[in-house]
This record gives sequence, structure tokens and C-alpha cells, in this order.
Amino acid sequence: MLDPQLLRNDLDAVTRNLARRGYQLDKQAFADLEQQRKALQVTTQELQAKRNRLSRAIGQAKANGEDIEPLLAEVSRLGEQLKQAESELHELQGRMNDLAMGIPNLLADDVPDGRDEDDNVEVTRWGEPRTFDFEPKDHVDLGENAGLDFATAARITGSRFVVMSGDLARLHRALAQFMLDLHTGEHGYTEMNVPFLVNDDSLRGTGNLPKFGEDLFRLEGDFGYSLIPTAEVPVTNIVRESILDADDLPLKMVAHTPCFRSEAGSYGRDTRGMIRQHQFEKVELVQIVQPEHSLAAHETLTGHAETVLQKLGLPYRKVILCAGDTGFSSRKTYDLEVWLPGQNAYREISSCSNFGDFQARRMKARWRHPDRKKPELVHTLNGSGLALGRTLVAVMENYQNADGSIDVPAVLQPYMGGKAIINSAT
RNA sequence: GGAGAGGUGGCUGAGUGGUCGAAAGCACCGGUCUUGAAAACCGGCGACGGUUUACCCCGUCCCAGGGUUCGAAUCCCUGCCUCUCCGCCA
Repeated sequence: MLDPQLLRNDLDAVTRNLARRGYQLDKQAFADLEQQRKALQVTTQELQAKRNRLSRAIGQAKANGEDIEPLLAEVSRLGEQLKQAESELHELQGRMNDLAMGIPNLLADDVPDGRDEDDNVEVTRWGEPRTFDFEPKDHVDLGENAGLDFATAARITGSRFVVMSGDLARLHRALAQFMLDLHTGEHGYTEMNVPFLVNDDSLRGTGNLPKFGEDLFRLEGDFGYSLIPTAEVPVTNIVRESILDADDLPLKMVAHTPCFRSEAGSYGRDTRGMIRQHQFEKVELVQIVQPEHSLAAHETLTGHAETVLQKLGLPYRKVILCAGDTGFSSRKTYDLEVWLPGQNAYREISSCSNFGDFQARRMKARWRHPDRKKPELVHTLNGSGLALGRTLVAVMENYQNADGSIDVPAVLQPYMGGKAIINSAT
């Protein structure tokens, strides 16, 4: 949510910034609502003040044994009027809140202009895509008889699921272990294990609701819960409705969770293989920081995700998302795109965002500045470190041999019982 | 699933219809004292919103949402959560 003061006092600047995303804020409608709100709130509060005064007078008169009938008569006339004003105000505030909850975050100044992913700007590139002396396969072909089974998953559940088995299942697990150990051991994150089902307040807090409900899997029945689309939701909401001390910050948390996405609206995209699944796993980095540190934290957090790729020896590039491609809640986002020989392209494997105070305001997540009295909003950030399914794909495709076997990257071998190669015919 | 108890400020915890936004303690902040610190003493100390240059003032908030009443932390209803006992269960 944006700062309501900013919406009132600098509506033009807000509108201009949002327009960069292609979001059109109806300035006039908002200004009209705001004017109504102001008038209605003032009269309502005046009525309330009068009611309170008279009620106190009744209490005193009663205590003194005086006649309270005249006072009762006066206050009874207020009742209907007040009830009316209160419910109108309530309704109006609800409408304004709904409107505010649907407005995306303001973009950081250095976010480049652009409409969609084609306008994202490359920042850096790491590693050289390997040149093969044979025609490299993609992970689907490589996994065909080696432990990636899409047909069985389709029978068990449906499309966009996979069954992994044997060494590939273990490699997938090894990746998770490796990433968790790296982030906890070298990057200073605390490992968290969190619920995979969340309530609507949490989803509103991170910005998945009210606008993106169709992307979620929602439970039927009495529980109004949804499957998490990312660990960002439960982990960030750890600080919802709390006031943190300055020395609690920064909070750096890492969690390995499954992620569930309906992928509504992406029918026909990436239908082959493991790139876009309804269920995948991810190691997620989340930071809760003091506002003045979020810019720097965004860079280091992205660096932590990059370190995973570097240690795995996977070529990648880092891009900054353009205005039109930056997510609803984000001020600024870097994507890491890993090289996939099977697609002959760089594909997203991590997304690292700075949300500023946008999520914090929705969550009422605050901290106390040691020199200032009032609680202030924290800043939140997160990034994939990394998406496991896609990392498995990247390892398979980048480390494949002509005979279809796959070398195990050195850093993963300890997690594979020392195995240096899998899917070997011999 | 059954029975019972309870959810009050950063924390503990009093408060069962009328100046209660709420006693007290802890924590925290300022001051006195001290070479310094501690202790002691004095004072301050909730959040959000409206109005305002500011002070003031006003409103809302005692889990959430409804209701009763001139007036609700206090009474009623619904939901959520916590604890205890029993049952069941990985």
C-alpha cells in the first residue's frame, strides 16, 4: 500500500510514477472520494464528540440525583443521525481502502522504462556458455529414462507436475541442502521452517491479494487457506503486526518450501518440461531491514543468489526489470537468468526485489528508531536463492555429456554421497 | 470430537455499565545524586486517524466483526486464537 499522505498531497507525482508501469490511476475519482471522506469524517467526529459530552453529563447528573430526562431527550435525537453518518463513513473508508489495496508500488527512479520483458536491461553477465562438440539435449530428453517422469505425474495429478526418482531426486534434494547450508553458513541467514498454507491476511500483506487471487490454489471448505505461491508469503508475514527493536534488524531468513501456482494466464507457455510447474520448490531469502539500508540490502541479497550460481558454475546474467515488467509490490527487481543449453537461452531462475515500505504498510510491520519516539515502517526484500526445479534443469543441461550422463558439480558431490556422475550407462 | 478457562499498552497484570485510554510492576527515556556505573529518588512514557505552522483540541482502538444502551474493556451473538482435562491421531 502507498502512503495515504502521499496520495493526498502529491497525487500528480504518484500518478506519473504509476503511469510508467502502464497503471492508470483515476485521479479525479480518487480526489472526489478523498473530499467526501474529509467532510464526512469531520461531521461524524463532531457528532461523536457531542454524544460523548452528553453521555458524560447524564452520568454526572445521575450521580448528583438530578433529573436526566431533558438530557436524554437531547441525546436521543443524535442517535439516528450518528448511526447514519458512521455507517456512511465506514462504507466510504472501505471503498477507499479497496482502491488503495489495488494500487501497485511506486517504482524506484533507476528502474528503466519499458512495457514488458523484452525491455528489461542486462546489468551483468557471468560465465561463458559452454560450447558442445555434440548436440546438447534439453532436460526432458536427458531425464527420459533417468528419473524425470511427466507422464506418471500427469496420471497421478495432471499436467505441470513431475515425478523425480533416483539420482535426480537426490540431486534435487542436494541442491536444496547446498543452498541452505550456503546461506546459513556464509551469508548469515537463519533457516526457517514455515506453514505451506496461509490465510488471506498474510496474502494481503505481501500483495498477492486482493488482485492476484486467480494465481493461487485455494482450499475448499471451512478453512479459508491458500497454498503458498512462494515462501515469501509466510516468511515475510512473520513480522506482520509487530514492532521490532532496532537491534532485531536486519532480520535475514531463508526457507526451503514448495510453491504452488495455478499458472492461470500462462496456458501454452513453457508446457514442455519442468520450467513452469504447478508445484515446485524454492529456497527463498527474505530480509527485514531498516529503511535506510534497503537499497544496499537489495544488492547484497541479489549477490547471495548469484553466489549459488557461481558456486555451481552455471553461466547467468543479471537483468533489471523494466517499469512494465516489475511486479505489483516491488519498487525494483533484479532477475537472474541462467543459461540453458537445451533452450539456447537465458531463463529466469531468481527474482530479487526491494519492496520498500509497501508490504510493511499492508502488514503493519514496524520498528523503533532509537532516537525517535514513533514506530516507523520497516523495509522488506526477498529473492529466490534459488528456484530448485529450474536449477536442476540448469545443472542437467549444462553438465551433460554426449552419452546422456550428467557430471555432478563439485560443490554438490558431498551431498550425493561422493558421486561425480549420474545417469551413466556404465 | 467432548468439557472447562481465558484473550487488556513493548512485557507482566488489575479493572464487570458512567471523566477508563485504562491501576500497579517491569522495560524504556529524561533529570537529581555519583569520578563513572549501579542503586535510590523525581518526572515522562500506547497506537492510529482528523484538525493544525505548532501547541492544543477532537475521534477511534482493551483479539476481530456485529448487537443492546443516552453511555460498553465491562452485557449479548458470531468468528479467530491460547491454555487445561478427556478422546482420537502422524
